[in-house]
Amino acid sequence: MNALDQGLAAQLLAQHGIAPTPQRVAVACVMLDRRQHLSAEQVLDRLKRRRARVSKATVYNTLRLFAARGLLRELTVDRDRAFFDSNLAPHYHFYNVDDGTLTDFDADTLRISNVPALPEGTAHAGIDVIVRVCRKPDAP
Amino acid sequence: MNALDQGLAAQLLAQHGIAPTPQRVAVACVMLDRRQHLSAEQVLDRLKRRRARVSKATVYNTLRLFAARGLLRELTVDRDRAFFDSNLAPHYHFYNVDDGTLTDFDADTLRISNVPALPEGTAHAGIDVIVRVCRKPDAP
DNA sequence: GTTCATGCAAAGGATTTGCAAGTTA
DNA sequence: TAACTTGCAAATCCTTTGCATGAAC
Repeated sequence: MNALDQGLAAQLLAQHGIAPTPQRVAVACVMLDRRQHLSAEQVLDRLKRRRARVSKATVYNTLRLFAARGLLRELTVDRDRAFFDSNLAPHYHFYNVDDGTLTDFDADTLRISNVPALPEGTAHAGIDVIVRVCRKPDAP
Repeated sequence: MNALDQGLAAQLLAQHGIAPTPQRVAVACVMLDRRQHLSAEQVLDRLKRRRARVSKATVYNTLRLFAARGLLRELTVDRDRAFFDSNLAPHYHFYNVDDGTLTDFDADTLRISNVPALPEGTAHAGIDVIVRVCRKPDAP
């Protein structure tokens, strides 16, 4: 019932230079199972539901580690909490400001051209496109 | 020495349906003086420097009020703090992740096309484009 | 036996809130 | 007087940190 079993998860971590401790494998099983956007607290909840005992500090450490090693992307769409995105393909986001839902769309659906010259002395580090949406007035 | 004097600020607030209390006028003078990106704390600092006594709570209330009435835009580029942007023209941002600097570029410099269909039951509420940059490796 | 990882509780920091006092019409 | 504003301090919430225990090589 889990697309990513513990063996594969451990293998994936090892491939990215991450020692596959039980806690990290558990986080990987929850988070890298499929493309999704989860906050740290959601990850913590799901770990508890599976009876995997991982502390809050370790969840945060692990998510940051995964993001640093390119297993996850950290999203800044809402100042209330960080979201971690397991979709590694180039893509952008719809963000529903009413319910906090994130939805992906492929980078090559959108066409971006004419990005102006970067500020002096800086190098490109990525583009985020966030299309903010809200509940349609006539659709409750 | 101030592009926006108190009289004009009061007038601007009134035009937007905001009662021009002394505190709000002071925040307006700091924030709406010219196009800039300031955090709440930066606004507080500048108020103190001008000897305008406005409490932290009122600064936050006022910035949110201004944003709600369309006098400012609130930017979500960094989870550590909110930035308030007095540039009301359509534009996007460079965000220097190393030093936190925000730089505008006009919306019509960038060309965005083919925005995919919005998620079911949602209406468009705005597009944010954040081009993240970092210090150039060879330029300290 | 180092070095790395974990977990608990406490700290940290931006933002919000409760509420009493002050202002305005 | 009724409605709105302000400001202080305390509360809140997400995230990080200190540090001692435990695991791994």
